Amino acid sequence: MTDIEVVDLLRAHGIRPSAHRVAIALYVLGNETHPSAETVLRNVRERLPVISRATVYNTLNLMNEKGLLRQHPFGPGTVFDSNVSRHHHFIDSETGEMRDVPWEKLSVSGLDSIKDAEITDYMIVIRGRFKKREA
Amino acid sequence: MTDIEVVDLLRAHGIRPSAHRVAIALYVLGNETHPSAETVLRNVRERLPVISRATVYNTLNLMNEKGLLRQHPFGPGTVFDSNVSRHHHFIDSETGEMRDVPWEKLSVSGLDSIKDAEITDYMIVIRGRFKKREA
DNA sequence: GTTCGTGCAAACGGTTTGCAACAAT
DNA sequence: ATTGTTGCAAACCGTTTGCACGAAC
Repeated sequence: MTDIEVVDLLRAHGIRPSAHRVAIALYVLGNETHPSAETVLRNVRERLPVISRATVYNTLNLMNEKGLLRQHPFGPGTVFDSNVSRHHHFIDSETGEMRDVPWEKLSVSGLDSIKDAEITDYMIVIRGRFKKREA
Repeated sequence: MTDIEVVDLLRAHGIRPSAHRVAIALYVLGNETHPSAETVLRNVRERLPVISRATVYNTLNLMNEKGLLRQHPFGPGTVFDSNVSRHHHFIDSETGEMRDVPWEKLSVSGLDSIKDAEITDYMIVIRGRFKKREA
C-alpha cells in the first residue's frame, strides 16, 4: 500500500491525512498482524520518531469510528484489525498471536434456530497452537 | 445452589471454603449472567458488607485456576462465566449483555480444513440485539 | 506456630482527557 | 480567525501486589 493510496483512503473516509495519520494508517493497514496500540506506536516511531501515544490512540479510534479498521478486545487490551470484511480468528494460546481465518473456510449452521434475537454479526474464535514449520 | 453444595464444590476443587469465598462462589455460580469483578463485588457486599475488592479478585482468579469458572476478555475488562462446559455466546451490542448459546444449537463445518494449527477449542461469538418481549 | 485468607493502599498497564501550542484552511 | 491536530502530563479504570493483621489448622 502506497502513501498516496493511504492518503486517498483517509480522505475518502473523512479523515484529514496529516503526516502522523498517514504513518499510522500505513503501518496498520499494510499489516496482517493484529497489533496493539503500543505496537503501533513502537513501529510508527521507527519512521516518525516524534509521535505521541495520544496521537496514536486518537488516530486509531478515529479510524475505527470511520470504519477503516476494527477493534477486538482479545487478550489484555485492545487489538486493531485492518481487515474490515467478515472473517474468523485463530489465536495461538501460547503466544497470543492472531491470524485471520477466511470467512469462506468455515461455516456455521443453526443460526436460524436463534429466535429471540436479531443477529447482526458473528465470528468464530478458535484457540490452539500454530504448527511449527521450521526444519 | 445451596451453601452446602458450594462448600463441597470448593473443597472438591481444592479451595478452602472461607465465608467470603462461599459468598462469592454462591453469587457467581448461581448466575447465568456474565458478571464483571466489580459486579460480583457489589452483589456479594449486599450479603456480606465487609469484603474487599482484592479478595474478590483473588477468589475469582483462584476459581478460574481451579476450573470452577472461565474468564472472557469481552468488552472492557474481564467477565466471569460460571458455565465451564462448551458453549457459544450472544452479546447484545447495545447493552453489552451476554447470554449463553447452547453448544448443540450451532455447528461449525470446515474446521478440518485448518491444517497449519492444532485446534484445542473454539467458540462462536454472535453480536446483535435481543428482542424485547415486554407487552 | 506456621500456613492461609483478608483488607488496605499503593502500584500497575492500557486508555482517555484537558489543556496549551501549533498548523491548516 | 476559526477550526483541526498534536504532545504532554494528569487522570482514569480495571487489575495486581506488598504488607501487616488475624484466623485456621
